[in-house]
Amino acid sequence: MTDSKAAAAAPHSNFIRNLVAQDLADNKHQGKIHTRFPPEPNGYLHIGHAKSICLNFSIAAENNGHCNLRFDDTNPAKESVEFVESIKNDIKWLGFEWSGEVRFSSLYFDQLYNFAVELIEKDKAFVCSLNAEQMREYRGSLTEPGRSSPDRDRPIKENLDLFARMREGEFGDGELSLRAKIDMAAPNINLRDPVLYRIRHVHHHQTGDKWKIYPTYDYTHCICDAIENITHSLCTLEFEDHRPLYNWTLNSLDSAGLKRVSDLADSPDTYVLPEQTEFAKLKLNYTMMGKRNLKEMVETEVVSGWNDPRMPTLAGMRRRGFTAASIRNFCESVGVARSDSVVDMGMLEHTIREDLDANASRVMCVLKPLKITLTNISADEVVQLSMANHPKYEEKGRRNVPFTREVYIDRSDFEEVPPNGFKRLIPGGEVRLRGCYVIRCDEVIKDDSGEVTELRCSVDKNTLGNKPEGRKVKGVVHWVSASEGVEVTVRLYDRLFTVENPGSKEYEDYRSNLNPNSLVTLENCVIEPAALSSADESNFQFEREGYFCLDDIDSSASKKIFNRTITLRDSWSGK
RNA sequence: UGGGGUGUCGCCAAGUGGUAAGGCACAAGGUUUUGAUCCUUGCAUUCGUUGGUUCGAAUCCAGCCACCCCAGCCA
Repeated sequence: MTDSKAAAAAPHSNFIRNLVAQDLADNKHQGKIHTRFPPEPNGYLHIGHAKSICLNFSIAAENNGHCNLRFDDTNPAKESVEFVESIKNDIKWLGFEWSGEVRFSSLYFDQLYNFAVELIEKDKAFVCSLNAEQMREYRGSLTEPGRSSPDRDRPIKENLDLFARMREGEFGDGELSLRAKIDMAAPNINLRDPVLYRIRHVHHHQTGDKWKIYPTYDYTHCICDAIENITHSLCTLEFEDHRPLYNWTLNSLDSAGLKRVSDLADSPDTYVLPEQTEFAKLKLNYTMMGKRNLKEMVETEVVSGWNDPRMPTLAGMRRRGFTAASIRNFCESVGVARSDSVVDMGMLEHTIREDLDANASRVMCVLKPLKITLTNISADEVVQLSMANHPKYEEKGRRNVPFTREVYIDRSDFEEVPPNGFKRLIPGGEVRLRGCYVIRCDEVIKDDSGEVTELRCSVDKNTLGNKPEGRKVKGVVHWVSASEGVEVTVRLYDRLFTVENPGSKEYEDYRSNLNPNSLVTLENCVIEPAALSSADESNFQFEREGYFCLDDIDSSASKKIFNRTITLRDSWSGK
């Protein structure tokens, strides 16, 4: 899929893989496996969707099957082409290719309508005049059975007539609905004569103004699955209670009729109905994943947009520097099961570090510059030092790093009064400039307020590529030439929330859990010139700091902006 | 208190009657011109709980407990 050096996570055993293997062994679908990813285009895709995408596409790919992309667009009021486009883009970016053309539930509105007529003719559906509030009353409660609609016994002929007129737009929104005739006393509330069609005089992003009535999810999804010959309809746990309705709908229809409008229309194969299987959706701590939450954060400008690098959206994560491979690996490593679980953010962080450690070129960038003057280097000297782009992979090549009399190191790499175990520069002490010489700090220069403004150091000229004689220098520090380095802006991103479950009802407002330091912008960072010339690379490791990527949305020709994807693991600062 | 689910290490998760995989996290060592990477080692006599069946149970049975989902003309 990519030439990523990080090994792709090996497929793990899970109950869906087992189920599919069993179905294959039983020859249930003549050896065919066909899945689908069915997003509603009412928001951007997030890491939770990625789990479902990876599952559906992988299951298909592993079994020489197919996976469709089908937009479940039955509620036009909430949907838009912007979302359709972003979703297609994100799936492609993740590295998956859907089977054939993009599908839409709305593509099948005519068939869906005809099947509804069939249900009416079979006395399995009726037109109901109860309004929303009345319907709620009639539905009963969790512990009490519901009551039948007064219209439940409306003659078939009249239902047919009314339904046709609903389609023509004769009635206003909510005036009438088409309902399945199942069982108002069913303990499963989804079976208490659920609504199949509602009247909505709204413009649809795919069908325009053709329809005044729109089918509901439960009625639509199963039939679309059947039409597309989906064998395994995978969805999340909350749809478990809907499975009986899924099956009721398909079993209520004439299967020959279903086959006639399906992709198997001309095939002699036995027609097999799709089956729904549920799995637990992905939850991640320190984040909020609900579409409503994400939308609200965008609208109230808690973040800069759907693609804010702190968002768990694929667009946000991509901008943050996450690679598609790392997200795929993450989804594989969290597994697929039926128990509600919350995955630790640390796992996600591990998978991106794993990928970037193997694949990102190393570069030096000083975040908080402290000037060093190397007193025994002449002022006009510029030495190009050749440094490996990766400590382990020679094939990643080398680059030139200019070395001059004045360089910057990070302020945190010098301490006048070092804590125990400090391995960096101290007055009179030595440290190795990474890929360069060992230097000694001879003099500390401060301003009037006592702040250190410059260090005057001397280099040991025998230490370029050599260990110093007669002593050990433990510390290695990154640096950038003051005259050759380029000023850039660096955005330090951190978790958006400070608590594991920011959306928990134990907090009255999730905003109180926002991490005030989730974005820290550093304006005067200095990066080595080579980092800006490798145009084809977007992910870097800034040595000793972390992984960063160029923000190509906000960067300008004169000022480049880098986003921190994730820090390096740090076993020192915690001590 | 109706219906549907789930409970295996701090977090994911395999396991489907033969005596507890793996990953993350954590801890301790080693290597290292990134306090990174890498390597080594450690980390559940026990599978929500109580009983039962069995030569043998995380796996089968029964009860109990905890948690999640469902009363949109959302998906």
